[in-house]
Amino acid sequence: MQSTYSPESTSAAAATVNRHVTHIVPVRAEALKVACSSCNLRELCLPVGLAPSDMDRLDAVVETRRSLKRGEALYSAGEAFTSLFAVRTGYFKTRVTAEDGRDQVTGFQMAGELLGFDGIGSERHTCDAIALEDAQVCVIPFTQLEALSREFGDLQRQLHKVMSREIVREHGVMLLLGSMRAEERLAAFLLNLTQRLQARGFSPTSLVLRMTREEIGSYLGLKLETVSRAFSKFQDDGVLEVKQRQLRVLDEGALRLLVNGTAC
Amino acid sequence: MQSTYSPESTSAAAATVNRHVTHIVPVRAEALKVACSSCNLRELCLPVGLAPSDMDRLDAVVETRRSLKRGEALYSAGEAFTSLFAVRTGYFKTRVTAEDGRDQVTGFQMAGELLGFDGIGSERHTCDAIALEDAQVCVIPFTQLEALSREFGDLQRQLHKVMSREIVREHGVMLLLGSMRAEERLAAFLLNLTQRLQARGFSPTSLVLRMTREEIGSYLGLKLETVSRAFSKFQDDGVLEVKQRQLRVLDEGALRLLVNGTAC
DNA sequence: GGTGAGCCTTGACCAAAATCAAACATTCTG
DNA sequence: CAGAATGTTTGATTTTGGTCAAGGCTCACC
Repeated sequence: MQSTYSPESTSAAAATVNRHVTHIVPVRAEALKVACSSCNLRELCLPVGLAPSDMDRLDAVVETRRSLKRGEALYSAGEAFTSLFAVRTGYFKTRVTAEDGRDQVTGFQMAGELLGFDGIGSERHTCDAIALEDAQVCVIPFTQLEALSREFGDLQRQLHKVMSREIVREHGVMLLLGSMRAEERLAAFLLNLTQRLQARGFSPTSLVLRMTREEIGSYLGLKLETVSRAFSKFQDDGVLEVKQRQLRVLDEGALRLLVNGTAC
Repeated sequence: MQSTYSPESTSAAAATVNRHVTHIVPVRAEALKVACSSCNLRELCLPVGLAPSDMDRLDAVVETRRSLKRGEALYSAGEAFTSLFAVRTGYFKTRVTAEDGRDQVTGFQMAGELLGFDGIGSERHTCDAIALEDAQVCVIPFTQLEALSREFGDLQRQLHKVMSREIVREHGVMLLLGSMRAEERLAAFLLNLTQRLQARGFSPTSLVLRMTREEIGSYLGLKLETVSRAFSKFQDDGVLEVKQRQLRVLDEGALRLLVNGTAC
């Protein structure tokens, strides 16, 4: 089950313990033993392509973890920026808020993905990162990461690649928001989600959504009712089986056709 | 006049010569003398905050310029990524294209702004950058820039800041596309444009658009007719004076109110 | 100075999604 | 375990912006 995914162990028991701990222990930086070199997210996270010696030095920089409960903010707009974060377990959403209060979900992050790049430019965070379920992140002090990446070209390049991919991802969201219709947006969202889950070893056809219809709607530039209707439509058409947040993809081809279909 | 803006001189004559040259000389890398340290865009561009010694080394890396004619591509999706580009004169648009051909303008770039970050992640460009008018860019070979930024922490930090700000800018576009109505989007676009022009020493109330209604529409997720109607509405309401691409902002407050208004 | 291509505006009509509303399901919490 | 709070579905209606169409303006190029 994806909710019990754990970087050091895929056993459900270990993850369950983690979740219980986060319910009892108040949120704080935890000086637990963490090692990028032994983390099974290393092929998805910052250490991609690093030589073993670089990896050990990175381990020394990434020395703390932080646990969060569902709904808690990892950081909020306006806070001083000090660190990037790598998701170990749980899911996050990032959200920007305009002065008049309207907000926009800018992304959903899962294990191995990095958070916090928004804060580098102004040395303050410009969006909120909220845990969608109990979660744990690695804390990566940015000044130290920069120092290390001045020593190791591989790490420097990997950091630049991750930031570049974030820019490219956002281009994709702009395309989605600017030129797709409701069902196409939802199809694109679902395909992206299943693809990322698959990269983490989960079934690409059976998934549990971690976010509400409203959050999906905010991300896709739609109202929650429209998202709900699109889900119902997909179910009626035999493309999806929808039981609340439990989804089963019955016809991936149909989703793909909607997104890069020949039509229009 | 903004169309004659030149980094080394604000005289219209010098810029006019440049424009003529680009009409005659076929597009190619030009080994002209360029110096970040003497460029009057240095406060807007990559050299922000650099010590003089760093600046000299950056000068050595940024040794070529490239001239483009209106409509020409600086780079296209699929091309190998080798360099970033800094706009010296002229305007660009960047554009992503989906497999099914629909496309989305992801940004408009003016003097001092950097282009090409989309290519770092996959070592190939993922979007097209097109000159909206005759233009000139500085070529910044990325491997050399990385090497230099391993030596100079200030340059490294500046590069990270520029990339971070690009991410934050895109968050803003996502907010716009996801939650604003047509007139609000256009108002936000115009305010952003006037603000950037003002930062370059131009009047914030009188401007010439470099892009068509269709390009504005693509950027804002609207059809060109909707953009045209919104311009007409602004003119009727006394907010804007519109003569084709020549605009005069009569009531900036009204634009501001639309974007972060108390309404909704 | 005439001509044509590209760009822009406007109107009429239509489709998609938002809004409003009501009922239902699920999950937390005391 | 009851009740509240939160989240979801569905229907009716309205609004917004898209689509289609026609005509006008501007500027580059003969």
